[in-house]
Amino acid sequence: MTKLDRFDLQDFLPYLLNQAAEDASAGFQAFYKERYGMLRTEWRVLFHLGRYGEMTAKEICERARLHKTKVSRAVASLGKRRIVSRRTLENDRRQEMLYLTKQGEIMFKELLNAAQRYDAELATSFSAEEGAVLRRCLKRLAGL
Amino acid sequence: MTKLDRFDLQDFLPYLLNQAAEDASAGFQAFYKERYGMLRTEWRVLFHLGRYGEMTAKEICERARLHKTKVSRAVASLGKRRIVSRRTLENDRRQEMLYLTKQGEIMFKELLNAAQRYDAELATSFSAEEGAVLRRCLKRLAGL
DNA sequence: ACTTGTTAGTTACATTTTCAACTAATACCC
DNA sequence: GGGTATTAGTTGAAAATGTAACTAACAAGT
Repeated sequence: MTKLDRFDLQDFLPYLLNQAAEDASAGFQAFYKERYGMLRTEWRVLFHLGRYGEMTAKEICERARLHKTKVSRAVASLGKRRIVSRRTLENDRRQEMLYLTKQGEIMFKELLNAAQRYDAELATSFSAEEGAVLRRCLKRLAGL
Repeated sequence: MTKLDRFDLQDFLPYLLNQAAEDASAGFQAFYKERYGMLRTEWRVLFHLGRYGEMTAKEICERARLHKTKVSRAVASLGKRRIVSRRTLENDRRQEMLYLTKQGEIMFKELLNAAQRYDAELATSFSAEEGAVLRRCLKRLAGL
């Protein structure tokens, strides 16, 4: 069975992608976890509100491709810590507009800077052309 | 703050990698989950034993970069289902050599074929050159 | 107005993951 | 040989995730 010889686990794209994602995320994840006691979903919610402005939980779900229960719990946790606030929409009282508090804004800016530094550091692993191809392929795979 | 405008979440490599990894894994994951009731760690253990031959849990941990508790539980589950068997080493009775049963071999071969087909399908998303760059970059990021 | 259906978001429960403590076997070293 | 430290692997409790059922508000058709 010659096929078998050719197929290494490191050539299997899902595996390779997961390993790379884990490795690439690990450093930054450790940073916001130990420094801000923040979870990954929480960081994503924070980033969305900080970067794109106030929006509802539903919008975050769609943009970040997160399940609504994950977002719900992240928002609850961020709310408890006064990082995120909410206000019920008057025209549709099912929806709540979410936004960052002052404290949330500060935290966001710090984390944004850290993220940019981290990303720049990662980018040193490959040339500009490689980086461009990489991002292009990843976006295609992620359906972005 | 012009920096802020430049930094989109989809340009943040850890985020992009995670999205791509999730998307790329989803289809295959669904397959082995619903068809074989298999978890991701279990599939990895199965693959390692099937592709690289018998080895100890420790070796699987190192090669697959999995925590020992995850491997321990995956092996326990695969053992219960007679997919994996084990034999204590005589020269060091702490270690156990793990290997696939007949049934495990069959399952591995089926899954291997499915994985190869799946990988080939994913590869149609980009050109040969792109694919080569992608894999090269991912390996570097994953420290492989 | 009233039934039926849909949507935003929460909650409860089962599964999975993580972390720390544990057991059993070996190694080191005096 | 006997104490201490490591190592392979397991187990238990806590945290996180996934899934499904739920509540509350709105929409649409009659």
